[in-house]
Amino acid sequence: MTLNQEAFKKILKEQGLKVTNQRLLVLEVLEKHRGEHMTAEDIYELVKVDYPEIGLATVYRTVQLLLELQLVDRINLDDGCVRYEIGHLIEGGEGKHHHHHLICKSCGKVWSFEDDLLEELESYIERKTDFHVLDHELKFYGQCKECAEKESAEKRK
Amino acid sequence: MTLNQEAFKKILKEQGLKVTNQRLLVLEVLEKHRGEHMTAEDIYELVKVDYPEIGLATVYRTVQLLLELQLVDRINLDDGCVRYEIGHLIEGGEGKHHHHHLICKSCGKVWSFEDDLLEELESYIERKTDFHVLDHELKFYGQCKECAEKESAEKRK
DNA sequence: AAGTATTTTGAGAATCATTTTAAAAATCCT
DNA sequence: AGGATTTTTAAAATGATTCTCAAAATACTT
Repeated sequence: MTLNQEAFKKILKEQGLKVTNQRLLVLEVLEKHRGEHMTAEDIYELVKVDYPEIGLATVYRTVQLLLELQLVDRINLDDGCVRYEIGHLIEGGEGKHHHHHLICKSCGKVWSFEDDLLEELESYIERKTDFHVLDHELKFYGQCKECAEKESAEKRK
Repeated sequence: MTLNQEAFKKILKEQGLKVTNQRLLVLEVLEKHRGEHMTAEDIYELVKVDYPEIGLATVYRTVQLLLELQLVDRINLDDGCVRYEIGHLIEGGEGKHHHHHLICKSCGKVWSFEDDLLEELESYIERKTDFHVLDHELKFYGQCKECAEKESAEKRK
């Protein structure tokens, strides 16, 4: 945790940005909730516990900043608000680590699927089109085990 | 065009829904702009040409209905508004026809890539996880030919 | 440590896509 | 055509996100 915090401070300084409590706390909350998909409001509520004077606008600004610094990923689950999660790269090390999202149509829960496996499709697209692919976002919609079981229990009645 | 309109009327009747000018016109506009990615506002402006009394709320409702009837696809380009395009299935025939989107990070234009090629990844996910995949959405972000050329011309200066 | 330029913040207002409301109009069944 | 039901319109409401601007914090300089 502290390691990352020091790294973050360094990054901020390198960019000529100021180190503030708000920025440190937003990153900390995101780190503590690694793997979750948090709205600005979610983050706001959690930061407020330790630092009640923070404003929601600051959370929006910070999360935007973290996105530009590529420390967080943004996902849109089409439920009306954008979500953020701490980047997978911050811990691991070297290159960008992609993952996909599995979204349950019944309960709305979200899982990550760590294998990427799109390199082949990307290079196929580069061969077939004039488009240079830099990044991708893949969402799978379906049904989780729990909901599938609930549904079949429902039917058996 | 008329063929589809008759089919659409039939679908509406089957669902106990009423056939209205507004519904027919929204579908017609989407059909005439096949392959484009239109916002509710875009559709509204085009329907208004022939039918100025239409309200924006009706366009939102109709597009929602068309989505439920699986006659249109929804895409979110993360530019603040949801977009719709006429479904690829309505013309072709049988099964659901997937396609991906190529989004230029420089100019924002969007292209469709018709090959799907995700069956393998889907079945891999089904094997590896407890999640039953029903659908997916894949967006590629990158740079189109035009923007790549502009950029290298820029650099040459 | 104080002074100062610059950035950041908080609170509230503003924005903008989308949804809701309620009364009026259109559809469709007989 | 008559009447039950659905749909529409226009305007108001909503809700996430962004903007504004004065006040506070940060970081650099001496």
